[in-house]
Amino acid sequence: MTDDRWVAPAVLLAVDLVILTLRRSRLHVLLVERGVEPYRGASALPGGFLRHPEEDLTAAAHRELSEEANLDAETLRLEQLGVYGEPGRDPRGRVVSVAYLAIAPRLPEPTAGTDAADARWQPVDRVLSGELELAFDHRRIVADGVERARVTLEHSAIATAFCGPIFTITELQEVYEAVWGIPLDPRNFYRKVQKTDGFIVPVGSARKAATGRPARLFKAGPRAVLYPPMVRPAESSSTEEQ
Amino acid sequence: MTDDRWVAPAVLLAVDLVILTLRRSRLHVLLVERGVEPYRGASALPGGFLRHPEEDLTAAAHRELSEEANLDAETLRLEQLGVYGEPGRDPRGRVVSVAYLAIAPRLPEPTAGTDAADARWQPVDRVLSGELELAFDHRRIVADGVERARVTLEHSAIATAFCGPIFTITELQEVYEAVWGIPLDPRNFYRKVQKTDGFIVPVGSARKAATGRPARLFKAGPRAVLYPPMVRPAESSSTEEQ
DNA sequence: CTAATAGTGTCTCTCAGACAGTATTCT
DNA sequence: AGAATACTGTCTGAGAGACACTATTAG
Repeated sequence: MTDDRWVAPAVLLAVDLVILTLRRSRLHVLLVERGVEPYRGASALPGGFLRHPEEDLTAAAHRELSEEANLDAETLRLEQLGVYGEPGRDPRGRVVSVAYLAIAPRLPEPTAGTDAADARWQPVDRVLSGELELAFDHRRIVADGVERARVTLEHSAIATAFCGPIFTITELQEVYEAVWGIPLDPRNFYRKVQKTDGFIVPVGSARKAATGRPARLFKAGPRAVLYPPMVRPAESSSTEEQ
Repeated sequence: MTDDRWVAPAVLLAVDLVILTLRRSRLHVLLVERGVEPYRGASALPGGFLRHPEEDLTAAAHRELSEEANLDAETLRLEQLGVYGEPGRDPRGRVVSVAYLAIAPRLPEPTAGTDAADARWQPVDRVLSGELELAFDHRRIVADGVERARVTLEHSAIATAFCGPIFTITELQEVYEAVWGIPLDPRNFYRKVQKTDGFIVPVGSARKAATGRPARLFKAGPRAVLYPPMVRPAESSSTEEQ
């Protein structure tokens, strides 16, 4: 930035949150029902305007998280997803929104917070397919968030954040299958995860299902970045043009 | 976003550009000398405030590109890098800046544009090492831009954008070496690039250096996303904690 | 026993990395 | 010829994917 000879126009700044979790082996996103115009009654991502002129963006994201979804903001790591600032995306005027992505362990049904009329988990499929319509350009933001989560799963140990503090390898596999949307071979997954240094560490053992051999339990290991990465199988993509 | 019961504070929105190119086999970033306070006389990324309240962010980025650096904005693909919005990053008040990344072919020395007192290419090493100090938090933005470029080089055919419209495989290799900051084996690089489907396509032949066998010439292929990706060799990383 | 899930061993194919060797130009 | 750069062939080791096989539980 170099120059402010002239009066620069001010804009309204908002934060939006894409909070993903796993429920019944399907990827879900947290949505609220808008209590005010515009799009009153429609589903939307939790979020809102900056409260004070000096509020930090990340702080605002955490604040909205606890206000709108009653989720313990401290335990969730928020990652900046992008800026959505097209003129006309908000009928109230020029609103530029910074989107954040969070990946959450299995959480209880959120009780509606102070701000939102309602907050609940919805399967991302329903949103991406357009079956469930969202306010503003929030469907696009969800799509970007899911794609980001897919890539992040490859290179970071964030998948363990989808599980509880203790989990089986099969549960971890279900995370990858749900987010990537493809089935994986349990045997190869088992080997791969085990030999990825620092990804998971064993703790004890428990019997799970009514049948079958009990699975060993693990917790997240010390490594945040995975090397080698978990590789997502090639998409059956036709030639992509640039 | 859900609620605007109260007056939301407005902020000033700026765009900053990280424009990378290759000169003499080294990665360079375009910097301008600030003509106004604050940080008058210091080096900074090209960029500036939104001009009208309804200006699109990408449009503003393109505008600044041509105004401040006299670069043909249309030919450069801009990629959103992130938002930098810490309170206090700009002494004039609350300024939130959206950073864009562009990767440019070898370009002529830019003539100073209308806005900037001066614009010139500087090696990124000098910036990242701190030898050359930048205004605001621009050093951080450059660092993020370089890291993004490194990752992007792995998965996309953007490396060809560093070269001219026609190039040799050795020239392409120099791009990877400069951006990644490591040497690569020419023989293996040759094979790898050749068999990555749709990455580059041959055209003719030319003699280059004063000595040696002439190199075949290529142009960018139809593929924008590379599969399999070009893999960057493992860093000699110690254990990273989360 | 069977059914069901957890976990192991092993084969094959591909690919990255190392590097010897060949091709084509210059002086 | 010799030097320099472009390009090819081949070996090796690591890892992904496929899948037969063993282990441990419930009923």
